[in-house]
Amino acid sequence: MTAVETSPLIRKLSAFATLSTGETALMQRLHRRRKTFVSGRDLVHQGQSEQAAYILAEGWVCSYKLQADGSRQIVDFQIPGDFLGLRSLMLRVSDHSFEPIGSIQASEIMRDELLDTLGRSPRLAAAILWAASRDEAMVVEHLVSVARRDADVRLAHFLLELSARLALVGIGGREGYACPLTQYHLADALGLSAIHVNRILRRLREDRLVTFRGGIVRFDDYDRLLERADFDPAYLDHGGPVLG
Amino acid sequence: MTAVETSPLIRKLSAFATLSTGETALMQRLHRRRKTFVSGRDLVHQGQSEQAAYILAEGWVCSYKLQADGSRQIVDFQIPGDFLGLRSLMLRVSDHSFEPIGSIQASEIMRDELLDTLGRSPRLAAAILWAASRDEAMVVEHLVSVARRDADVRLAHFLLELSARLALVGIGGREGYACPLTQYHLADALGLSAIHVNRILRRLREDRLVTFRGGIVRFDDYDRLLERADFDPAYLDHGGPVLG
DNA sequence: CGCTAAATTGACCCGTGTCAACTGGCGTGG
DNA sequence: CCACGCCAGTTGACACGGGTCAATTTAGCG
Repeated sequence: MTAVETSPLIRKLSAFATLSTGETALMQRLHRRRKTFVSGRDLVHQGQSEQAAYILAEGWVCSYKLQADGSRQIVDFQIPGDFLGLRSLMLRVSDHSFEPIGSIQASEIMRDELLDTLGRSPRLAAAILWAASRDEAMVVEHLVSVARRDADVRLAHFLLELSARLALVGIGGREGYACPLTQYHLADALGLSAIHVNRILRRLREDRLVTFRGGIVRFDDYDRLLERADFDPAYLDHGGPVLG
Repeated sequence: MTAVETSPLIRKLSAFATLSTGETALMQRLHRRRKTFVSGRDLVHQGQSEQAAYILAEGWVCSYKLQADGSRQIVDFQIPGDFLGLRSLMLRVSDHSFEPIGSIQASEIMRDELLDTLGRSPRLAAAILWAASRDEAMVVEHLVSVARRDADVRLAHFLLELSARLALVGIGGREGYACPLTQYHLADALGLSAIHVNRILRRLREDRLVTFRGGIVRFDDYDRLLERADFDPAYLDHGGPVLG
């Protein structure tokens, strides 16, 4: 097994299409220019006009939008294998910001490199667009959560979604996973106050469903949590390769 | 001016890139297979595995997700020139449904046609991906609205966003526009109850900001509404052609 | 060992949901 | 041509989920 085959992105795309050596090589070209970033300094900030995106290789990132009143809405978290800023690549200005959570590593991609890659292999294009579509489906699901689900369901749903995403790139499973997020992160992502997140985490813990403490999410009763969470993973489209 | 040049989609894409005759011809090929649909019967329903998307030529559509408890969340409305189901094209199953509002006309596109078109012209690929990115940016903005904005700001923002989108394809302007939506549509889109939508519409009307009645949105004081709405249209990226 | 950020807890308040009732317009069938 | 029904819209009374403020504890770390 080569280093490329174990890259989280390749691993993720394999859930959609089995890639040929030529296609993996094309993907590998996108992994040049790997850089390190640390928390506190955004990779891209809202309003910036830049034509670069990133592939996250290691660590977690959050993408967020700042409001005029100073509050922020976290749109999604990115984990290894995820694209950062793929969407803004086509827009004149980035409509949101990216902040590393801890220290991370990511490879820069320019707009023309991406368009070039899409043109060279329809299968690879399909795989990359699949990943982008899945990301959008997650944003839609977050919209549903924030608009229609109570805080406890919302939080449970969120923890399960992360679990499924992490499992796809080989991190964590049904027991739980390491999670570097603070309760403030959860609050900003779920449209709640940090105080309420705390209350709800306590309730879920007391109900013996999940325990999130000290950077570890531990599932106390996965099946009952699934029920509580109104979690149907269909939107994540983790069905195994469609394109052979 | 040919019929193709006046198609809403071409008109919209022109806000991003000036298209050559060859490129307009490629776009035109996507407009074959025009069909008519009527309200009450979904174009695509959640869970359906199908590999078709549509370009909306006439009328309005809403895309929504149904919950287990029967409530629905409207993710966005589509107006002439918009794609329907571009995202689900790459996923195994559609993660949401499309319902015509009144009678509409739309052209069907298959997955391979789209990938083929993307491969033939990088500029056209860029333009189509731009449109898809803008759609996603709108979903993100809806997320922000639902999570962080009070009902009145949210509603005002929504009406202004629609106004900007309609103006781009030549429908309506700063005075107002024809809008076929019911208060139930607004409620399902904004994460509010229909009753509260009614209350807020009244307030906005009494404050002489907007009047929405009898299928007409009329801006009573556009500038003051902008202020109230926390509306920064940057995310819509309507800046005029980038690619000359 | 103090310093600081994160986590916790309690008291109170407000925006929005829910329930219930009423109005008005419009199409259909007797 | 009127009566009926239906659906969108409208309004008021009341309940409750979650926000806010304030205070305290815990945990990491130089």
